[in-house]
Formats: sequence, C-alpha cells, structure tokens
Amino acid sequence: MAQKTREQLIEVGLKQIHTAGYGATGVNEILALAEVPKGSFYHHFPSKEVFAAAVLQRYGEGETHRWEMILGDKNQAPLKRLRLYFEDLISVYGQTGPISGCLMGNLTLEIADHSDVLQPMLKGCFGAWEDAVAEALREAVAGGELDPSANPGELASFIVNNWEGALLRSKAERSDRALELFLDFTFKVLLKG
Amino acid sequence: MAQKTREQLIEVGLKQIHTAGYGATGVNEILALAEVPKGSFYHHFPSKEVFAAAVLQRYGEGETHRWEMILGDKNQAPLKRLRLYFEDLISVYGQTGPISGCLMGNLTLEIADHSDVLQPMLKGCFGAWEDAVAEALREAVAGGELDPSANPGELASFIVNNWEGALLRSKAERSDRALELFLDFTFKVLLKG
DNA sequence: GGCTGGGAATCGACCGGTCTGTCTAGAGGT
DNA sequence: ACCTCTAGACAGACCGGTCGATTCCCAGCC
Repeated sequence: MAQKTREQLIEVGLKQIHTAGYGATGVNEILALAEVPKGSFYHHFPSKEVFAAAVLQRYGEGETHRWEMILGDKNQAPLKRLRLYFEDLISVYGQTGPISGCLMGNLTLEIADHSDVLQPMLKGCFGAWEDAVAEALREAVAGGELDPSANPGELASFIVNNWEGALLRSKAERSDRALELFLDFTFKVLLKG
Repeated sequence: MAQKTREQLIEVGLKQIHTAGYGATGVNEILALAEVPKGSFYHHFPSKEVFAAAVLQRYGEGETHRWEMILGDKNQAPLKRLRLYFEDLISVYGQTGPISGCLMGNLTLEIADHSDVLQPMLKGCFGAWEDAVAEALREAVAGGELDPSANPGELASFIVNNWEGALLRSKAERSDRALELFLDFTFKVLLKG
C-alpha cells in the first residue's frame, strides 16, 4: 500500500511536470489528482525537489526501456534501428504526439542552473542516452554501414543534442517541421552511407 | 519619465527572467530591483505575460543588433563571419559567460505550449534569426565557399536548432563541451568547404 | 489463537509567506 | 482642470512545508 501511494504520486507527478513544467506544477495539484493527502507526500519525499528527482528517474527508466527495445533489435541494421528510434520519438514527443517535449530538456532549461540535486541527474541521463546512441553507431561502423573514420561518441553526442534543439524549435513553431528536418540531416548528411 | 520607468522595468525584467526563468521571477522582485511601485507596472503592462512579451522583444532587438554587427561585416568571408558569430555567442551565453542560456530557448520550453501571446513571438524571433544565418550561407554559396547544392534555408534552420540543443546540453553538463562540439561539427562537417 | 507494542503510513488542518492583480489617492506636467 | 503616471496598501488565492492525531500492519510474546 505504501509503495502504491508513492508510485501513484510519481506517476501523476511525471505527467503533470512533463506537460506543465516543474514550477507551474504545485504539490497540491498533484495531491488532488492522485487523491493523496499532503501528509503522505511529505512522508515519502522530503521536498518537492527530491520528488522531481524521483520523477526524473522514473522517466529515465521508461526511456531506457524504449531505446533498449528499439536500438537493441538485432533483426534490423544499426542505422535502420536508429532511424526507427527517432521516428518513434517524434510520434511520441512531437507536436502531433500525446505529450510534446522531453522532460529532460524541459527540466534542464528550467532548473539545472539552480538545482544541485537535479543537475547531476540530468547530466547522467543525457550521458546514458548518448552512450546508447553511440553504441548503435559503433555497430554501424562494425557492419560497414558507417565510415570507419567516424567518431561514434562525438557523433552520438551531436545527434542527441540536435534532437533536443529540434524538439525545442518544434515547440516554438508548434509544428514537427524541425523534427523532420533533424531526421533528414541526421541520416542524409551526418550518417550518410 | 514615463518611458524611463517602462525601460527600467524591461531592463531589470530581462535580466531576471533570463537568469531565473519566467515562472521563478515574481513581479514584486522586479519592482524591488527597479525601484518602481506596483501601480506603475500595471499602468504600463496589463499582465506579467504581456510584460514578458515586451522583454522578449527587447531581447530580440539586442540579438538582431549582434548578428547585424558580426554577420554584416563584409570585410570577412561569410563563413568566417558565421564562425565568429557563434564564437561570440559561446563567450556570452556559454557556461563560462556572464549569463548562460538563450532567453528564447528558455521561454520556449517553459511557456510556448501554454501562452498564445509568447508562442507566435518566439516563432517569429527564431524565424528572423534563421533568416540572418541563411543569408550568410547564401553569400557563402555565392562566394564559392559553400557547395552550390547546399540548401541555405534548411541548413540555417538545422544549425540554429542545433545551437539551441547544444546550449541546453551545456546547461545539463555545466560545461561548454557541447558548444565546442557544435562548432566543430557545424564548420567541419555541415559547412565544409 | 489472542494480545500488544511500535513503527510505518495516512490524513488534513494549519503556517508564514508569496503570488498576480486591483483600487484609490495624489503628484506633476501642460 | 485634465490626464498621465506614480504610489503602495490591499485582496484573495495559492505556495511549499509542518505538525500532531489517527489508523494500520505485523512481529513477538504468552
């Protein structure tokens, strides 16, 4: 029961913080949606900031699962997997998708500067994500899909950062244009066979 | 006198919203720093949101001035100008710089989804910026620095979005690494002679 | 089995403070 | 006299967080 309450709070909090932002989401709002009294919240989490860290961790776990599923599918060629992966991300986090925007990116711009709790977590999340992409690129090199002179680590970092930039721009424009452009340049220029 | 008060509010608001964010900056905080009473604020601006729009406009004017200065310097080759321009941006908005982060990017992730006042402005700001970069790329093509098959418009869009992504990542890492990587890939891969 | 002690978890009233925005009064220039 | 602008007290909602009371569960003992 205790765990269920905690899980319920994180689940509701993830949705709210992701869509409305950290600052714009009040603890009371989460409590009302989760139908949990305030005392329980502060029993499970010492502060809103630590709660956000738990929410971010859960988001990271979900995203790890996603890339493991798609990027780990050995039935597809590495670059094909990568393309499917980003196409999936667009359908989920693009303007036409159900949520729009990346929680990591949102939290980074909102509070990474000011929170010593969340900033290292964000850094770690981006690092793990970048590593997963780099691994796919390494496999692409090994399989002859990608020029051996390519630097998978730097390339992966650049691509991941570019994705965040495209997502940001797509919010400003309220259109997936920037995301499609990202896809085009990434696979036709940066990762061209 | 009236204009001076208004200007003072915008100036202080720009600094505060840029560094702390829109939600985290209170009207009272701005008033205290600007030494202006609340009545004056709501005389000049109907709401905090409209005030933020004025702040964004001022930021846009400042940035327009910056790129006109650097990208418009015909004494340098177009690509050289562009590189100087981004190097300047890194020194100003990078982690080692005085402010860190782009107001447009910050506002976009924080409220573009929820504000119909700011979202079109942000879209417009990004568009104007992208156009300035595209113009430099067009001049690079005309001058033979860049392959004529390049599409200056799309390339400029991609580069601008990538810049925002790199800036975001630099916040998560509290390091300029992503910005240097952006510079490298942009000029060695995307805009290679 | 029945009893009990005690920590875990729940619950919501309550706290001081802060939020954006309003209102009325008056200062100052023309 | 008029109108723009200054001035700040005030409103009412909401903020994150605290606190003490209560319920629940279950291990340990008889």
